[in-house]
Amino acid sequence: MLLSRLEAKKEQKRETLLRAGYDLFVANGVNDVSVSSITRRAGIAKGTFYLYFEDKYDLLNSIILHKSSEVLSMAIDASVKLPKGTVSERTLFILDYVIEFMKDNKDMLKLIDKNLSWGVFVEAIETDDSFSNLKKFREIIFEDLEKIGYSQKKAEQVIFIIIETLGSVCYSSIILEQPSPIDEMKPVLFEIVKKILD
Amino acid sequence: MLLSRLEAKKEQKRETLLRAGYDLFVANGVNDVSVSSITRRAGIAKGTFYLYFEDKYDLLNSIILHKSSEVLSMAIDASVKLPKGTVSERTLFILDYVIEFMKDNKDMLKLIDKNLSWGVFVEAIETDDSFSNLKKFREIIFEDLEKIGYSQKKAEQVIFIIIETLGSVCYSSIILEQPSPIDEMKPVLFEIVKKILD
Amino acid sequence: MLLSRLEAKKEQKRETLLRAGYDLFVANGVNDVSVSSITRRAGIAKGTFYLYFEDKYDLLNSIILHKSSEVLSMAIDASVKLPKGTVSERTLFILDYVIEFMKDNKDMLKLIDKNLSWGVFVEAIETDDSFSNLKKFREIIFEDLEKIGYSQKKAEQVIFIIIETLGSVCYSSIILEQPSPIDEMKPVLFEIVKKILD
Amino acid sequence: MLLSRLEAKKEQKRETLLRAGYDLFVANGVNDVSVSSITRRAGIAKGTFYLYFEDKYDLLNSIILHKSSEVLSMAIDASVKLPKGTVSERTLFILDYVIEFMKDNKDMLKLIDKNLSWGVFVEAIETDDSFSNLKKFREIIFEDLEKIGYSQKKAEQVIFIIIETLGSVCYSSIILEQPSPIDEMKPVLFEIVKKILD
DNA sequence: GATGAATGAGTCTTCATTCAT
DNA sequence: GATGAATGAAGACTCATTCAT
Repeated sequence: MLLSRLEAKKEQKRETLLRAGYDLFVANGVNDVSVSSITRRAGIAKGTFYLYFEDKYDLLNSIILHKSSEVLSMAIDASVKLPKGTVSERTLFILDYVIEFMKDNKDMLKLIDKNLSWGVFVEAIETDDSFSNLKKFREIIFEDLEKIGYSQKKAEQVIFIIIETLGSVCYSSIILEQPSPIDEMKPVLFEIVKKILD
Repeated sequence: MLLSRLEAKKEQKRETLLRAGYDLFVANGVNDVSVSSITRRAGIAKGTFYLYFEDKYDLLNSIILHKSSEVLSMAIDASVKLPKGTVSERTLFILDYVIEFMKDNKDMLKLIDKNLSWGVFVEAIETDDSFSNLKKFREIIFEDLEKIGYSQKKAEQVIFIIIETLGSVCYSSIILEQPSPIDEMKPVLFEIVKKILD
Repeated sequence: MLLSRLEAKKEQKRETLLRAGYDLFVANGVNDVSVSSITRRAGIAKGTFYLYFEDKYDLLNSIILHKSSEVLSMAIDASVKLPKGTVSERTLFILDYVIEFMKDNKDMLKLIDKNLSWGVFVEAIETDDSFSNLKKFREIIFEDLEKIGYSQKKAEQVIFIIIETLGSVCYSSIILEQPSPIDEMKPVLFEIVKKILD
Repeated sequence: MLLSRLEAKKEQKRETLLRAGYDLFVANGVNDVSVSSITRRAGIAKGTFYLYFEDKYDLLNSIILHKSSEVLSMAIDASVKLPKGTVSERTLFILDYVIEFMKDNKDMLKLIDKNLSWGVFVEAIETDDSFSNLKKFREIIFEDLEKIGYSQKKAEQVIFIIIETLGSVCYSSIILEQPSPIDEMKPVLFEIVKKILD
């Protein structure tokens, strides 16, 4: 669909705000960022902010949605390029990808907090066309899980739990180093996931 | 340890603030609660607040620590009264207890959010004498896990992951009903935990 | 005078704005209505507003002028259909008409506040052709008052005072129920007016 | 009742705000005065304003109440010093006093607008002890009116109407010079009031 | 230790108005 | 003439924190 020049400009302004918001939230923490500071950084008038977002938290949610589905999406993309393997292998690959990414992006992880979630991903698939290619992945993994006897519903529930667990473990062990640093937690987590999926 | 009358009075004032804070946080959300409103509700002068807590978030942390370890502690207490069973059985009993409790206390769950964590519990054990009786539980479950071949460290890591997962699932499915209502998620979660522990 | 199609369209847009403004002023109070909300309701672009009115208060004045002279005009129209009577009778009829109307239109009364005024009416006669038929009434009542010895100027002054008093009493007793509800005030007001005119 | 030093200071601060608000409202009009400007003028911190008044309009109401009952009160005080006369004479004296005062204080009149009202006066009597001496006047005038056959209730209603009319006429003729300047309106108004009361 | 009045920085939010399309 | 995105000045209001009592 073609956007008129005006619509393109609006979309671009929205992006600018998302980017400015992300930078500031990551640098200073959500509570210490004001709408003023965001628009100042974005080089946009304060009032304009409210044409695009309801308030700071509306922007924050958009950012979290965007960033966390982006990470998952990268991981999935990478996994698709792999030679065929078992569900378990593919899943572990994705977890590993996300963990390694988060180790390098602690600030983003702090922002996403424990909001990394399969639910977010599903929502992204449904609302944002740019993730449309990933619908396919979801279908593939469902097929695989069905082969080992999961109904589609149950497949979604199990995947959901695994991703939530991934998020929790990343946050605790990477940010808080609790109960152990991530490199010690990874094998434990992997072993658990293998047990779940095999 | 006996407290002097003065110390008792101070402790009581602290409790009043914790209770007032909890009620307000639960009712209005953390961001919409001010120190003023807390002291107003507690019937205490505004300045007095700062004699007991650094700021709103200091109070909030105390509350979350207190409430979430309370829930876990109740669950564990109840499990101890059971006839002996496998680790897996005992663990599932605890998860079930927490889930049922949270179903009846959604407001508290919203506040604890995803901060239900084994880490919190460990911290509570170490700082608060009133949980001293629960140290024992920790030791018991470690013993049990060691019998099935876990080192103490790994035992702690696995328990940690299970409790984090419990917290995440409770929050998503009870509050957001995602990906399914809690009663549909419970069997799936239980099956997973059984696989992990058996 | 015939309007070109363009002029008719403009007049219609003006009417739309007047109506939207009236609805909103009445519903939310003048201070809580913005030009934005008015144009939104009118289904007209924000910038367009300024092609028709200087600002919110310009619109408000037009509305008050319009509405309050409309009420007076209806009352006078009705009085003209009466069989001939004394000035006093005719005047009381008009007051009664206005009072009964205001009882049924409290919201409008709140907006007009105490701006019901003979002066507004005179202004309307002079600026708005649609009230031209009412010029006649003014002349009739002047004639009547001249018969009982009032100069034209004094006639206008007395009528002015009576209408102002009517407005004040309506507002106080209908909206505030002060000092008494309107149905108790009406006979007192009528007695006073009779004394003035007889 | 003695006020503690603190309470005296608070009362004094309230007065300062009333005075600053009055000056600014009178000079710039209500809509063009901000809470900021009021506190700046009062030499008081912005937040302090909100310890004394809910908002700008709360302050405005206090001011109107205060000023308009002050004027009436001065007029009544002056009338009490007169040699005895008829109700009618005494009332005309009061009207005259108020009119002359308003001629010299157009700015205050603009602020009071049409809110000069017997109702305000009654409220002032009931809430503010400093007007307690004026209760007496109310009783005297009631007695006088009862002598000429008015029930107390009706007396209050008639007085109410007269004062409202006084306010309306003052505003229209002094501020707007409508329908005639005040000096031409005064005799007409007086004649009307005489008719009402005799 | 307790109080609560005072502070004033800082935030959100609205809104009239402009102007390029 | 009509539009509505953008502006940014301006205002309302909050609130953590202090400090004299």
